[in-house]
Order: sequence, then C-alpha cells, then structure tokens
Amino acid sequence: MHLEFRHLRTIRAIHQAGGVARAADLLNITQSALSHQLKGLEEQCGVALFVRRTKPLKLSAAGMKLLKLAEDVLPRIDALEDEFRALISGKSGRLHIAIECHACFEWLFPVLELFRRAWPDVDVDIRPGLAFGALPALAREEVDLVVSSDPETLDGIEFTPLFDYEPRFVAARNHPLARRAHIEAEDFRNETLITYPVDRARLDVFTGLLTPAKVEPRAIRQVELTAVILLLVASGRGVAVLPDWVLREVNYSSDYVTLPLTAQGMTKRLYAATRSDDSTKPFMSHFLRLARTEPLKLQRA
Amino acid sequence: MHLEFRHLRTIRAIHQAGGVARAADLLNITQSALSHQLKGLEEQCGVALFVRRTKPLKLSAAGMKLLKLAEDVLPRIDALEDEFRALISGKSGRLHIAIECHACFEWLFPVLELFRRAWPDVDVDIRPGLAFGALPALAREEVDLVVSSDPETLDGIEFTPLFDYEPRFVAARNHPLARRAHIEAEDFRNETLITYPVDRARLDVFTGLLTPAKVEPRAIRQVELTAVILLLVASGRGVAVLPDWVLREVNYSSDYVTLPLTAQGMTKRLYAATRSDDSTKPFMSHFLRLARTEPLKLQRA
DNA sequence: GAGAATAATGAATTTGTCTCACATTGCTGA
DNA sequence: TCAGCAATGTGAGACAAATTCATTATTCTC
Repeated sequence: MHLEFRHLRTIRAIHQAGGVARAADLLNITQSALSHQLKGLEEQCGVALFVRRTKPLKLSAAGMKLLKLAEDVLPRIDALEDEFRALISGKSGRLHIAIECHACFEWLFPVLELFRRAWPDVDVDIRPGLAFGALPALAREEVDLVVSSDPETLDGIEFTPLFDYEPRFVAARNHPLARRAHIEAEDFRNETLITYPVDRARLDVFTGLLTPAKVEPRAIRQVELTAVILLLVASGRGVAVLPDWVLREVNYSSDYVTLPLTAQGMTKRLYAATRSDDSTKPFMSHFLRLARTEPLKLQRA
Repeated sequence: MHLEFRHLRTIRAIHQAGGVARAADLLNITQSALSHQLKGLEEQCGVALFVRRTKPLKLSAAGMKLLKLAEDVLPRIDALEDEFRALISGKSGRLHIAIECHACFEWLFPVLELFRRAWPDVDVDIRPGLAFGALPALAREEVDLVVSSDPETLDGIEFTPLFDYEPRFVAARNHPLARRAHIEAEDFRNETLITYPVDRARLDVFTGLLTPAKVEPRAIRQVELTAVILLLVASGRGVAVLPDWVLREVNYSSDYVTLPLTAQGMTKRLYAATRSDDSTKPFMSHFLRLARTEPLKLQRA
C-alpha cells in the first residue's frame, strides 16, 4: 500500500471542499489528476475510500479513518517545516555546551539565563561528563560549543577568547599557610588537595604548577560540588585551587584565605570553541558576546 | 518543502542502520539512489540534515527532529494499513444500525452483546434520531443496517426478514377495557394513547389500525423510555400498544393486562435493510443470523 | 600510507504523475 | 420523461522525478 502525503492532503481537501472538483482547485491540480490519484489510491488500499453513490463524492468509513490520520499527521509536518524555516532564518537552533572545566557552572548559569530570554527558540543544554572527548564531539556535531582553557588549532573549529581569570589558592583562615603572601608548588607537598573529579590535565593546579614542578600533594580528594569543596576547606580537611570567579563570595567570609599561586600570580584565559560554520549564526555570536562580558561583571561584583 | 513518506523511511533507516549503504540495503534500493534522495531532501529543507564530517554518515540536530517525526508518523501509517488489511479480510468493518422502531432497543441490545464478542474489531453503533431518513442514509453509507417493518424495493438495498411479532394492547389491570377478549380501533376513541416520540407512520397502532379506521384517540402522550411508558400505563394514565417482545416480563406482572388487537390479532414482520454489497461480508451475515434467532429465544423465555 | 569501507556524482533509464480532450454519470427542472 | 448541467471517470501523450549502473572522491583503519 503505497500511501503518500499527497494522498493525505487529497483526502483532507476532498473532505473540506466536499467533492473532487473543488478539492482539485484547493490542491491546484486538475480534477482529472485527482480522479486518477483516487483510483490509484483505492486500488492500493484495496478498500472503498469513497461513496460514489452520491454525486458530490463523499468519504466512506475507511476513508474517514484515512482522514483522521491526515488531520493528525499533516499539521505535524507543517510544524516541522515551520521549525526548519525558523532554523534557516536564524531564530532557532541548538546550543549544547560541553564544559571541560567543572567550575564553569558558576558563571555559565547566569549567562545562559540571559541568553534563554533573548533566544527562546534555541534549544539550550549543558553537557558535563564528556570532559575529555569534548572537541571531537564538537566536530561530530554532538555539541555546539566547548568551554576550554587549552586552545588547539583544529580544522573547522574556532577558539574565541572569553575572559581571563586567576586560579587562586584557598585555605581555612587558621591554616598554617594562611599567613603567606603567595603559594609555591612545594607548599602542596604536605597538603591534602581537594579537586573536581576530572583528569589532572584539566586542572589548572597541575597543568600550571604541580606537574612542571614535579610535586605531588600528600593526598588528593575529589569532590563534585563547589560548595562542598569550600565546606571541606573551611573545616581544615584540605586546601583547594579555584578560579577567582568562584571565590568572589568567599573573599568576604572570615573563614577563608585566598592567595595567589607563585609570586607573580597565575593567569589563565578561557576560550569557547565552536564550529566555523556556526560562527555566523546570530544567536551564537550573541552568546559569545554575553560569555565575554557577563562573567567580568560577576567578578567585579 | 516537498517531504514524502519515502524521506521519513529513509531517515529512519539511516538512523537504524547507521550509514547510507546499510540503509539502502534495508530499503531495497541502491546506495546511489539514496544518496541522490538525501541531496534532494536537504536541498528542499534548506537545512543540513546530516553530519558529513564523520564517515558513517550521521543525523544532525535538524535531522533528529525529522527522525522524531518519522518515528511518530510511520507506525501510524502501518497501523492504518493493518486496519485496512483486516477490513479486506473481513475481520473488521463498521456496523452502524439505524432503528426506525423505537422499541427495538429491547431485543437489539442482547443481540449486539453477542455480536460484539464474536467480532471485536467491528465498529458497532446504534443511531436513533434519523428514523425517517434511515434508508437514504443507508444508501449514502452513513449507516450500514436499518431495522424497519416496511420493506421497499430499492436499488442496491436488500431487505432480510428477521422475525414476526405481535403489537399488543397494554392497560392497567383495573382498566375498563381489561376484561375484553380483544381490542378494536373504536376502543381508542376515549383513551389516552402513550407512544414513542416518533412519527405516526412508524407506529404500528396507527399504520395497522387507527389510520385505516379513521379513529383518533382522545389524547396522545409521547414518552421516550419503555419503562416509563409501562409505569404510566400501570398507574392508569393511559394505554399503549407495544410489541410482544417488550411485554414478556409484563405478562407475569399482575399490574398489567395485554390484549390482542382485533379478533385475529395483528402480526407484523421486522426486516433488516442492508446494502447489497455488504451482504457478502461475513460479520454482516452473522449479525443477521443472530438477529433472526436470538429475539425469538427472548420471546419464548 | 595502503587498502577497505563509505559516500558522492553523472548519464541513461525507468517510473510515475500530470494535463488535455473526451466519455460517462446522476441530478434538476420544465 | 427528457434536455441540460455539473460532477466524476478514462485514455494517450508530455513531462518530471526517482532509480540504476558505473565511476570517482572521501575518510577510516591498521
């Protein structure tokens, strides 16, 4: 049974118009074409779809079932076509974001909130959990944007600088290291380091300090949530290194001390990786603008 | 955007098979044909439906939307085709019954109950309310069977005799006419006659007795439900004429008397009118058999 | 980097749908 | 009851679209 959308449209038109001739008009084809089509359709179905006894041709019981299907299905097609049109016009689209850096939630959420209001039709999502394979996933179009601090040169991928930040040492106020002016790699040798549960290659402390200096902390404890890390630090269970944007509230609390890493302080830059063909999309450039400016406001606040 | 079922099937196949070549196999067409199709489809949609960066071709975000549509719509098509197949094989169908005679509910319900069990896939319904236009509605395929006591010769319509019945006079036990051996037309002149709310031409008392004798009852009261008619009769508010099958319980009640109309008694025959092309359908002939035999059992009971 | 697997392209062919012209049917009103 | 009209059905040829075969271009894998 070789059913086609054309047939559904035909059935609907015949019902609406009440007759083949009028329906043909609706569909912008000849009455003859429609008649041929009906003949073929009924042959295919093997059922009488129409009552031919009456002169303005009418739908039979089986025809009504087809009509019902048509009235269910056709609007969905139209809806999809609308979606595609919106996609083409740039009003809709997908923005699935992979974050390599676990702490990014903190500034990303406020940015996404702003974004969501400006582009309600864009399908937004954050996908943690593919921290390592994020860039390949970007190339494969499984995600549309990757937040990373290690830009690479890759074909079809662009890295846009977002903002600079400073990974800072955090310890409890009464911690032995709390009086220092700054912290060096060696200082970690006797400490329990609390980190996000990701690979070392994705942690600023290791890539920027401990690994080059070949220093291993006494112990490492992996904790998922930023708030919990701070809790453990406050109660003296360990020390941590966190980006400054996470620490803006902590600075006002008497429980913590935050110190620069090394005498010069460490500075890192965050990038957004996108596919080149996406960079022209208006919602994408808007998101990048927000991600460049909004986190800075938070850092100052 | 010239979407076709073929395209939905294609999208689904590509997703299932994970690649164009395998999908082409599934669909029993060449890989080349499929490739051409995809090209055309993407051109039509104006959106990238696939990720071509990767080698086993994959669906893009927009492609996934199409896939979703396909997975919603295609099973419904298949379901309809199944329905049509059942229709062809004779297991399913429609049996919408119009009753001219209002009292027929009484025997029709038990018959339909039996029928429903034997033919669960047949769409059964009773349609009162088109008492007059029932036969034209039958010709127009708005209903599939008409219960009537006035057979006519009509093209494409067959009348099948069902069973004979006797319209009988009913009155309260203490009614003045209750002692008679039988009732004549003249006896109604001073009575309130309680009937179903239908045209006189459809009421046996009038067609068979009062109209030929040019007798008009003192009053007529129209009541919908058989039980209510009997209630009114019992309390002496009027008399009625009802088919014997309705009266089988009444005969055992001391509240009523039922009497024959005229000395010979009146006998009527009930018919089922169907379209000739339906008469070959197995469920139809089964229904007719049930409607011939089951009411008799009830009359005897 | 070679070879297998996968997808894209081009030209010819097949398939299917449409239109045009005409036949047929059923309904309506004198 | 018959003419006349409006609606539906049919057939042949034109045209467009989908498919195939043969071939080329990719990219993945070892």
